[in-house]
Amino acid sequence: MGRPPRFSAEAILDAALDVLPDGGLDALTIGRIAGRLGAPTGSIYHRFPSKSVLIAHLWLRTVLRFQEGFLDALDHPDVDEAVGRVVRHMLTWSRECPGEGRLVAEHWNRQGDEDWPEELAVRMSTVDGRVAAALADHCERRYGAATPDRLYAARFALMHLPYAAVHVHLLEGTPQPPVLEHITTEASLHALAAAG
Amino acid sequence: MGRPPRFSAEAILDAALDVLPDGGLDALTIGRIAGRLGAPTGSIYHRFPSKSVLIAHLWLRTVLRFQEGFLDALDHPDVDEAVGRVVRHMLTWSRECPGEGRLVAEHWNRQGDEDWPEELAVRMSTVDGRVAAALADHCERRYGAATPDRLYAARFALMHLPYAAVHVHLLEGTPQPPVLEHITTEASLHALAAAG
DNA sequence: CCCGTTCTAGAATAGCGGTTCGCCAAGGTC
DNA sequence: GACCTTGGCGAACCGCTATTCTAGAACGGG
Repeated sequence: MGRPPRFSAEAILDAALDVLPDGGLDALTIGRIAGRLGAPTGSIYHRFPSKSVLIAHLWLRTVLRFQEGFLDALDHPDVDEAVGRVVRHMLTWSRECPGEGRLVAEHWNRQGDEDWPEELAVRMSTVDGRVAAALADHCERRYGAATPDRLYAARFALMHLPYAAVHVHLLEGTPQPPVLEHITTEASLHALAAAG
Repeated sequence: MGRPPRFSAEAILDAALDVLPDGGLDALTIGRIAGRLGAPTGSIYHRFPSKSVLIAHLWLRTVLRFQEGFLDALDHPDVDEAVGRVVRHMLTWSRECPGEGRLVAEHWNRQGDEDWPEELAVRMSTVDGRVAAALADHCERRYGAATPDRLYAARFALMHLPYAAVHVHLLEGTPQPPVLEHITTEASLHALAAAG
């Protein structure tokens, strides 16, 4: 019942992603999102109560999608091979999803800056759970047991470090050189070794 | 001749740095800078023609200051020891200068986004020169000769990677754990080794 | 075919923040 | 002391963008 929607929430998020690569978060305005979609600004507010909630949803969707491939890569039985796969996933992801990459680069994770509707807040607070579990599991398999230092090293080696490898290319729009994968993998492996 | 200034350019930049840690670049407004200084907004414009030029100056000062310690650390005769020192410099710098760190984290390097007054544009375009030379020199000493891949690796291992180590702490305001230095140093060393 | 509901549509509103302007103050010089 | 120069001061201006509001359109059900 009711008039059929012309602009779904997903379509709006997609339009936001399209806008993101040129100009970044500063240039991401409701007007531009609507423009990209051929919609009036008012329609955006039928789906999202505010811009910050819109961005939060976009961030959530982005992170969850990224985590699919990440968790999959990390799941490989050989722990060292898993590292290589995680690195490769990060590199290809940032190549194929510049909009998402740009979002993560600039927005990072601003949980708690605002007060979101209940449902969103819950999803936000649970988003890191799967990854934390996977990292703990990786520590178990690699070291035999997880300690705070090892967990920290795992997070650094498997997330922050590979992310650093693509960060500059995301922000500057330059292509990744072929060596990048090898350099990054080696660095990550030895970051993990350093916490042994 | 003329009325003596109450607010020097340096003082304005310092005030901007004070504002930066809480709220980041989005919260860095002319009004807030002036407020922190106890000055009216108009006075800011006696020193800087626009906000973007102000930020450019602040960025420039920040980078040049950082480079002092960086170049000094990199200058050590033992190439591996130099890496350790570079990493340590990055870690202590970000601990002691959260405002500067936050600026770099959020502003990165947006050269070319705007058109600056001649003098600023020149300084901007030459800022990377010393570092590029130092990295090339490091490659010479480490590998015997510099190649594009090795230069890329050096920049990654000595700048992007150590920066990644502090990035999350800068944005989230969390303290660096003691392991961080060791992990980062090992990762950097092996990133360099991977380009051998 | 009337009604409630879900949406589109886009003009109007509100407020923030950069920038400008006019005026006055405080030194120096003649 | 008149005057020139450099600055402080803060109100006013202006554009931009999030957000709201009012009207009306498209659909399903009774």
